Amino acid sequence: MSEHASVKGLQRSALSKRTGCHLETIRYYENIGLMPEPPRSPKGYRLYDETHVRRLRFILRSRELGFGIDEIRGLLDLVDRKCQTCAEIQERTKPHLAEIRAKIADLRRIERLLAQTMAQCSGEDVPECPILDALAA
Amino acid sequence: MSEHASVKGLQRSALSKRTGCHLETIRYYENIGLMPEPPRSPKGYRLYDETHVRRLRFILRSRELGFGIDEIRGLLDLVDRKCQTCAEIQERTKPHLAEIRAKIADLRRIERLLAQTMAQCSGEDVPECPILDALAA
DNA sequence: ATAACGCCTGTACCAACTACAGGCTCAAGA
DNA sequence: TCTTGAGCCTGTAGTTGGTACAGGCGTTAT
Repeated sequence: MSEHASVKGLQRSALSKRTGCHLETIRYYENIGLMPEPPRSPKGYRLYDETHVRRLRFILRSRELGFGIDEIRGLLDLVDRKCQTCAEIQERTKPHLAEIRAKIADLRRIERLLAQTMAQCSGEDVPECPILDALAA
Repeated sequence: MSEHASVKGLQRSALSKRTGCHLETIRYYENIGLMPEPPRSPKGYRLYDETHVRRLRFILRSRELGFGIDEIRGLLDLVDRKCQTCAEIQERTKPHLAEIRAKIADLRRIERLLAQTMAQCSGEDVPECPILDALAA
């Protein structure tokens, strides 16, 4: 039994597997202060526990929902201070939702334009393409 | 009349104003080879003409429609070689449109999730927020 | 014993720009 | 004429959100 294994805790690859987060990303989140520096084994290996798993899941889920790193930092701040209220959280989520809706609207506009242009394109071996014409216009 | 002004052509800021493209972005497009190196005045000032205006507009429009730099490079290649066909262009546009549709679907999923969660949120000064619960889950 | 991992660190790289520092050139006013 | 301010030049660093690698230990299995 090695000195190292006797110290209980998840190593980086274990945390990675538990959360589906890329190995290097975990270190990155530590560097930028989203994840706390975990305790280390005598030889310097990171040792995580369930609190780290929960926090990382929170971060990953927030990222998936499109929150930026700084927005997540803000949410975690509220969680850490334990004095957050529904109202505060909602205040941070509302503009974010608006942003997402704006992005959707933008992409739909682009989609329409592109689909329309493609519909005019014969798809044949002729050298005049309405897609290029639309881009040049 | 200065030696410089006697050489006709648009300078960088003029091209920027004509196209709405950020000054530095023009230089960037030259560096990465999307825009050709323009002729220079005796003192080294860039001098653009209408062909540059058209090419830059093409690039900007393509970017707006969500094409990546490399995709645009490909489109411009076709244009430059002058042997493009409708079929070729369509071939490049189709996967791009699919990508945009995938992004829209993704964002809509996120929007639904976020909107649903927010609907459950009382917005009051209570310390339990369903948004945070959803993020932590 | 030694190979083959896993973990450590720092650093470089990706897209697609944007911003800045430090140095010329140019047009116009006092 | 001198000067002031704008505009242009170059190269380089910073942005966001990571990913990948190099070089060096530690651990584990054969």
